[in-house]
Amino acid sequence: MITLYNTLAREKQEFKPITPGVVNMYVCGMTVYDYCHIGHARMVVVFDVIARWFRESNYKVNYVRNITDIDDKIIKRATENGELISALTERFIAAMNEDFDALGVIRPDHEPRATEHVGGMQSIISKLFDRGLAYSAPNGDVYYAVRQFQGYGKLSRKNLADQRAGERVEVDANKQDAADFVLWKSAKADEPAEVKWPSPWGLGRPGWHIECSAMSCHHLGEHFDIHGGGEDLQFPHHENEIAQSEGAHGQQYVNYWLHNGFINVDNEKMSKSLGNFFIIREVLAKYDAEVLRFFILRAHYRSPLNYSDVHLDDAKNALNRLYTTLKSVPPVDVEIDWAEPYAARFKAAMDDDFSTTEAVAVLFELALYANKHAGMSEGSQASGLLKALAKILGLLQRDPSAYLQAGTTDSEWTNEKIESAIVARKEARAAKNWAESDRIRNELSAAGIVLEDTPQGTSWRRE
RNA sequence: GGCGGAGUAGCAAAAUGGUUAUGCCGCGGCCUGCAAAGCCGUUUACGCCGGUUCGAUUCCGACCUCCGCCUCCA
Repeated sequence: MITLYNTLAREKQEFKPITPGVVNMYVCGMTVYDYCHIGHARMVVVFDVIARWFRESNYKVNYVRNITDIDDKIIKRATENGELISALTERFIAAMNEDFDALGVIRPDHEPRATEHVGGMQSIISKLFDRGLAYSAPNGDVYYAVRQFQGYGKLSRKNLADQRAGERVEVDANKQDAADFVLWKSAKADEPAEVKWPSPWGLGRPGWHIECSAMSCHHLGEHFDIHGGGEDLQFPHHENEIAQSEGAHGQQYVNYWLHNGFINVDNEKMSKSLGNFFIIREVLAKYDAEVLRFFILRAHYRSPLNYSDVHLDDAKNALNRLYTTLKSVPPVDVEIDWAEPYAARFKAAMDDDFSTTEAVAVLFELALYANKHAGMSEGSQASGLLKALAKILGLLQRDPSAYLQAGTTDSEWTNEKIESAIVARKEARAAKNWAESDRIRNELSAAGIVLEDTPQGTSWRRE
C-alpha cells in the first residue's frame, strides 16, 4: 500500500487509483527560455523516482510532463536574441533533454507542448464563458471570474478576503476583481506573428494556467490521480488550474496533489533575482551527474535541500562508498524478494510517501553487510540486492571501476599512463624498493589518483 | 496581516512515546612494507519553557528563531 502526502488534504493518504492498476500523473514541467537549474533537476528526479516506484509496484503509469513553449519570458528572450520563438524553444528543449538524460531521468510517456494545445485551451475557455466563469475585459483580454468559483483557494488554503490586493503589484483596472487571472491575452501590435492565434475573442495567445488544464485533460481526462510540481506552483498556478478544470468540467480535477520542496542556497530560495542559482550543466562540469542525482534523493522530496559544493562533496564521498562496495564485492544478479528484511525495509520506506532518504539508508546497510561478507555468497547476494534496489532509484548501474575512474577534470594522467606507473610500482615493490614505490604512489596521489593494493592486484580511482 | 513549513550530534539528513537511523568528516584499533579500501570502536543529538505520561526528541500549549507562498518562478 502506497501512502502519499496530499497537499489538498494536508496529510498522508492511502493511494487509491481511479482505475485499478493505473496511475495517471501530470507534472508541470519547464518553460523553455533558458537552461535548467538544479531546482528543475530536483523536480524531474523526484517525479521520475515516484513514477519508477509506481511501476515497480505494478501500476501502469501514464506520466505526462508538459513543456511551456509560449509565454512572456519566451517572447522577451526571443526578441532580445532576434530569433524565432520556435528556434529558441527548440534549442532549450534540446538542452533540457541533454541535462535530464544525464541525470538518468526516464522520459515521461507524453511531453505535450503548449503551442500544440491552443485549441483545447480555447474549448475550455468557451465552457467557462458558458458557465459564467469568464468575461472579456475592455482591453480585449479574457479573465477568469475567481469569485464565481466556489472553493477557490481550497488547495493553497487562501481566503480571498484575507489577501492584500494590490499591496505588492498594482491591480489591473481591466480585472473585475484583483484575484482574477487571465485566460486569453489579446494580441499586441509589437508582438511577433508566431504568438498570435485566432480565437472567438480575437487574435491573441493563451494565459499561463490554461495550458495545464488543457494538456492534462487531453492526455489523462477531466479527472485523474496525481498532479505534481514545485511547491511554489501551489499558488496561484495549481489553484487556478483547479478553478479552470473544475469550473469547465463540473467535476473533481485531481485526487492527489504532490509538491516537491526547493533547493536553497544558504537557507534561502534559489532564484534568479538573488543571483544564487546554479545551472545543471555548470554543476555537471564539476560533479558526476549521478552525484547530483544521489544528492537529491538523499533528502526527502518535500524537505528543503541546501545546495553547496561542500554538500555535493559529501554526497560524492558517500556514493563512492557504495560503488566501492560493488567493486570489491561483485554483485550477482538478484531477483528482488520483497519479503527479505532489507528489501522489505526499502519497500516500506518507499511506500511511505516515497521516503528515498530511508531507502538510501538501507542501501548503506546492505553495503556494510556485503563488505563484511566479502568473498562469501552472502556478500555477493547482498551486493546484488544493493544494486537491484538502487536501480529503482536510478543509481549504481554503471561499472564500478568505470565510475570510480571517471574524472570530471581531464588530467594529463591517461589511463594508460596510470597503468604503466602501476606496473613500475609493482616491480619496485617486488624488489622491496619502498622508496620508489611510495614515490610513484605519491606522484599519482598529487594528481588526484588513489591506488589501492588488494590481494588481486592494485586498482586505482580518481578522487 | 493571512496561509504553510522547519529548528536533530562537527556537517548533511531520517524515523520514533521507552530499543543503533544513515552518510560524510575527525579520533583510536585491526589489516597493510607503509598506505588506500574494508572491518571494529568512538565524539552526553534532538531550539526554549511548561503540561500530559511510569517514561517525550517524538503528544499538547506558550515562546524564540529561520524559511516559503500571498507577483513570474521547480
